Amino acid sequence: MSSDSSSTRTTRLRQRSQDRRENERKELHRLILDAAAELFAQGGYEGFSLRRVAEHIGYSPGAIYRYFDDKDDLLFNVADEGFKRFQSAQRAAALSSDDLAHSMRAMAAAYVAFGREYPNHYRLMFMERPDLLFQSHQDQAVEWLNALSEYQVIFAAAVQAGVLRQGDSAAMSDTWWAMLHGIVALSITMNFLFDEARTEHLLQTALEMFFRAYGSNAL
Amino acid sequence: MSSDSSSTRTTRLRQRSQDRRENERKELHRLILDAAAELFAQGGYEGFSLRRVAEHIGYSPGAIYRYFDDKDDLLFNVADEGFKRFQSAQRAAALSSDDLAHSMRAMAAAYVAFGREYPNHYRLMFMERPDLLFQSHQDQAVEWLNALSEYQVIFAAAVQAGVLRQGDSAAMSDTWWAMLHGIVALSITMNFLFDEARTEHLLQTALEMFFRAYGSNAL
Amino acid sequence: MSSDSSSTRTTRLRQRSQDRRENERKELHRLILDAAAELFAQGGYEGFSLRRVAEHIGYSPGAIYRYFDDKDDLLFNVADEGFKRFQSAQRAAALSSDDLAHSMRAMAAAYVAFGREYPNHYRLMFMERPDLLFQSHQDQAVEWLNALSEYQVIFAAAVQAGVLRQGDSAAMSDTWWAMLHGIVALSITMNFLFDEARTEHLLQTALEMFFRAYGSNAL
Amino acid sequence: MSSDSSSTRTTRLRQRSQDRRENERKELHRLILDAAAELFAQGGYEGFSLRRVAEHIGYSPGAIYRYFDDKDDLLFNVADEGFKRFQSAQRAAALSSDDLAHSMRAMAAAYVAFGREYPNHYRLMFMERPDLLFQSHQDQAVEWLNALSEYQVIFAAAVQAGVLRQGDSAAMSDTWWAMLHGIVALSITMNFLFDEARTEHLLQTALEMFFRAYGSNAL
DNA sequence: CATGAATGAGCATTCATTCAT
DNA sequence: TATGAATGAATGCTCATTCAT
Repeated sequence: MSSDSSSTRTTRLRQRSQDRRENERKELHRLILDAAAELFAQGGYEGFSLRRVAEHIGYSPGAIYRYFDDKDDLLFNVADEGFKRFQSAQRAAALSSDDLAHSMRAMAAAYVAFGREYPNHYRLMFMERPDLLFQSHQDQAVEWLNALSEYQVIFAAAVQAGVLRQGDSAAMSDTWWAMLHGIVALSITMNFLFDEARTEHLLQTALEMFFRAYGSNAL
Repeated sequence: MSSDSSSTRTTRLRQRSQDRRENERKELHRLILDAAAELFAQGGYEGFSLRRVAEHIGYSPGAIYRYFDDKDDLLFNVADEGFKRFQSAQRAAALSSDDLAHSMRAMAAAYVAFGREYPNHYRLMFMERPDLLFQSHQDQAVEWLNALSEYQVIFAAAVQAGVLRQGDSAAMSDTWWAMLHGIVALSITMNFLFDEARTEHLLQTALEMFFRAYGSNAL
Repeated sequence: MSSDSSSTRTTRLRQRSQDRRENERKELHRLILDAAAELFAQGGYEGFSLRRVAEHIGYSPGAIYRYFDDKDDLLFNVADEGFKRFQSAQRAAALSSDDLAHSMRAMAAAYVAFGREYPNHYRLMFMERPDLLFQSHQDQAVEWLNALSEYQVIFAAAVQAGVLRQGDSAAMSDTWWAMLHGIVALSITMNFLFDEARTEHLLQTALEMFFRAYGSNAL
Repeated sequence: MSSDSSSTRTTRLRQRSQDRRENERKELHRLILDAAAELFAQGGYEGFSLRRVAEHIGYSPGAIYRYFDDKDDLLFNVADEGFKRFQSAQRAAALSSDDLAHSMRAMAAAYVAFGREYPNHYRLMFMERPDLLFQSHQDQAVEWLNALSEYQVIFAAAVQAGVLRQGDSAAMSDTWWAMLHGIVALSITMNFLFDEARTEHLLQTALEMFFRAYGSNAL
């Protein structure tokens, strides 16, 4: 019994120790990822360096290599994380209402909100050279494309459901994306012009334009 | 007379020499600017270096410093030149017709055409960190802003002229810009998705949307 | 008795555990040594790193330090093992015949064969910086020298036995070594010139030269 | 006249200035080359680094790149310089006498002398990985091979001239090289065994062996 | 006994910039 | 005016080594 309990104690200890390590590991992973995103946001592609990331979190440059293969891998993971958050926010918005028109407005709002909340991720995902990231992680990057093509499904459904007018739903989808991307991109790079209010107003105007032109009740 | 003529001769010589120098000066200035633009176009922010520019035109790196303060100054001038071309193209399009509706379509076409023709200038001007450029050349940069605000004048005129519906012309102007910027930006960074045809189709759809929603004949 | 048997049991257990450990210890020692030799063989001095050795055998880099002091120690042991194989091959050849002339030819063949079969061991032992290895392991290295001096014994014996002409047997021994070393060294570093056939032909010619000059039946 | 003389003075000054620069340039070139050879001699392939070379001559690492493309280029040039000296020494020895037998002995002496005088160059040329150097400068390296094949011509001539016995002159040439290379290589890497006297004695013995076996007056 | 984490030094290379000439 | 030389800092990356666990 005593040996059993002792063994249990040891086991527990080991378990806890392992847990702590695991936590530490995750924490550093997070730390790096966050620092990378922040640094990228501040300095763009240029001005982003592993050494700066390391310095920022108080570790040696080499430490990063325990968590990421190389510079590209780190950047891809920042982008990928952004993409996952983005996608989940879009999905949530899509499911937020039974009324497709409402859902679409929610998706637009979520799109812009994401861009404003995670400008660095957004920049990396959609504004800097996504092709570079694609090259280093083609397989995972294909998932992005698949996710993006979901839009077209939604638009086709919206047409079918009579929420949008008959027409080239693929083109509508592209327009929708271009419009939202334009809003977010301007609000990020021209933030000295587009503060939150102006951005919000712009979004509303754009949505109004879209539905006025393509809504089913458009004459 | 002889002294006069002699002095004249000397003066002429001096003048000519000065002229030649001035020409050479302008020529090298141009040479550098062109080489810089080309190099930036080829390699983007990365891959752009003063040394490469110098090597490209067959001068020593130091020579560049006779004409530009530093790397940022050179880049700003590249962007600035891009901006001037952009502006002049927009003006030409604006004046291309008496019919304001036609003019606006021409401006949209010119906007996208510029973006596709000079993607790296466009990137430098509107997508990379324009704030950085602004910081180093605030005065000149303000001109850009003034130029951009011309849009609002045009939109106000279009409303006045009955080409566009009554409404918030400033918001329309923003929407217009966001729409066009979105199209160009996607076509640049997502060029593996948006080839020329898809971009063109997107532009037409977007214009159709805009005028359907805001055109004066919209119901 | 019971206590005795119990103690015996414990002792046995302890012994077995120790044995197992000892075995494992030896196994890992072997594993490391083999991996190191292989890695060195593949990549030479460059491309050899403890990390790679560790990775190759599925252990952590730190584990190597249980068995070897440091990188140099490991390399010395690789070389040392090579030397032992080399020496044993030479001995076997020396004893392969009662006829000393035959034995000497067998030794030469074995010498070259070793060099061609383990070029990187040979390189480490005789071509790279043996002085460095000597410095770190002087005592063991002295054994090498002793082993090498056996040659002189053999040559003295050969002279005595009338297989070689009277003369400076020490110099003959040096010449013999230089000749063989030259053949192996060229065949290793100039392998693009000396393929197996050319090397073999070279060896035969060299032996012919040696025995023609120094064989007892030489006139 | 005064202007003429002045212009001359200026010209002279410029010329001298240019000369000085040219000299400085050459001097640094030399400095780097020498330091590289020395460093390579001390530390072998491993332990050779541009930074160490730079530090050794009191310049910044980058300075080297003004004179050599990269690390490989520098090493190749060290080897190439060695090769040229080697070749010229061999040629001089070859032409040192009308008696081919004398010439050959002179060549052997020059071979060993070169190896002992420039052990670092010799090591780089013939003992380290010449294949690596070949890869980076194939064209120039082919010259080496051509030069080396001159040996076979000489041996054929020696047979023809009756200095060497009839026989496989190509094999004799290989043997000759292997013998000399063995002597030099041992004397370099085993210098704690082969001091100058022993090396010299070895050379004489080896030559005696060679000519006893292959000399035309051999019975 | 072996691991995993981390360090600190080192490397080749590139670059913006300065400066004497 | 433009060059050529040189610097010093930076970058991505690899490695031998240490050490708590």
